[in-house]
Parts: sequence; structure tokens; C-alpha cells
Amino acid sequence: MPEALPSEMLEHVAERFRVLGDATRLSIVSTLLDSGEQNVGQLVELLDAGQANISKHLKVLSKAGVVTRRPEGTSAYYSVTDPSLMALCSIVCTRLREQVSAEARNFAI
Amino acid sequence: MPEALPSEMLEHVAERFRVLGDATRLSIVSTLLDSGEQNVGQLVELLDAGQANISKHLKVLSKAGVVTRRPEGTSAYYSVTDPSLMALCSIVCTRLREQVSAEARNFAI
DNA sequence: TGCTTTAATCGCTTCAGGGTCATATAGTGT
DNA sequence: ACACTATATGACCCTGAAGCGATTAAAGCA
Repeated sequence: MPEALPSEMLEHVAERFRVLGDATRLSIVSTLLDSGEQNVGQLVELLDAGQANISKHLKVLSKAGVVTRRPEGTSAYYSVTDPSLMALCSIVCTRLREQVSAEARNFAI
Repeated sequence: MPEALPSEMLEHVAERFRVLGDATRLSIVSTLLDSGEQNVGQLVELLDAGQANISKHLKVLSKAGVVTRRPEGTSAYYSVTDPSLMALCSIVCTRLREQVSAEARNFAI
């Protein structure tokens, strides 16, 4: 019987969750999912953040294989390529909503 | 049309991922999933970690609603109560394996 | 009322990583 | 070659959190 979480993978799985555990990075992937491929400048403007900051986060995301970089001229276009991302986020969102409503029920008691 | 990741939830979703983004915490939930409910002392022994450390992580996990605490005598028994946990971990594991094999293919080319 | 056991908390140190500014690098056009 | 633009990187500061030892708190028992 397979373990729920193989011990050799623990650190890797944690690392993946850590990549997603930052609001700025989530806002980047959210933007890419909503509006499709964007270059760094566009993301900087849309998210109202520092250029260096966005670049760094994009590096983290691309190193993790969440996004892919497509250079074009002096620009770099990024898009989400991780097919599991939507599922992960949607599971977490659903769970969070469940917890909120469960808490509301407890409060009512 | 709903956004992939509602902006009001960004920080909450990130926080949830952050809770799972630690190898020690993952080893705790992994143990609880494999062996069922355990008290703090048992976890300390199984994971060969400091008691204060485990207690702190359990607090984080229980605050996030991932595990539940059941006091009994001077002990405290914890178990996983988040139904989404398995799905999350299994998605990440699968994705990681995909990436590894994809990398292996690229290397072969 | 102590005494023991178990867990939670406090104080502390250390380190990873997020943010920013400044600089380097790379591509484009003149 | 030079200037201009877009992105990446380096240096730095600073906060958050992990880990540890010591202490406290709570439950059970003599």
C-alpha cells in the first residue's frame, strides 16, 4: 500500500506549496489565467508592483514549472503551463468557503 | 464569469498553501493519514523532532482547520480532518512526477 | 497536597525570503 | 558605435517563522 505522502517527496511537495504560498505570486498566475500571456511590463502595470519584484517572482514560478517564458524582442512573455494549477486553487477555494460557512453555523449555535 | 482566483481570496489561498509549505508539517499530516490519530508524544517520537516544535506546528495546522485536537487526560490527540488534503497532495505529487519524467525526456533528446 | 506526566507557551537565535534601489544584460533601431 | 527599452540580477534591509531550551499549565495519581 502506497503512503499518502512518500517521505522522499515531502520536501519537494512542501517546496511546491511554498511557491504557491505567496499572494503576489498567486496574483501573477491569476492574472495570467484570466488575461492570458503577458509580458513583465504588463504584469508590473496590472499588479502595480515593482519590476524587479515581479521578475523575481516570475523566476520562482518558472523554475517550479508553473509558468513558461517566451522571449520576444527585448520582452519576455509569460503564461501558465501547469495544468494542475486550476485544480489546486479551486480545491483550496472551495475548502476555504466550506470552513467559513461551517464557522458561521457554529456561531449561530 | 468567475475569476480563476478571486482577489479577495488571494491572501487566504496563499496562507493555506503556506501552511502546507513546510516539510515538518507535511510529515505530521502524512503520519496522521498513514497511522491515524496520534498524540503529541507519539508524533515527537515518530518524527524524531522537538516537542515544542511539533506542538507549534500542530497549532498552525489546527488553526488552519487541517487537523483537529482531541484532549484526553493530559494528552492531546490529533487527526486530519481536512477532506481536501489528500487530493491536494496527490495532485502535487502527480505533477511533480510528470515534471521529472518530462525533464528526463528532454535530457534524452 | 505534592509529584509526575504531557502538552503548550515563552524567550531566544538563526535563517530564508520578500521588497526595493541600483546596476547589468540583451535586443532594436538610428 | 550609440542610444533606448525591457528584463534580469546583485546588494541590501527587514520581517516572519523555524527550531531549541527552559518554563508554565493542566490533568491524573499517591
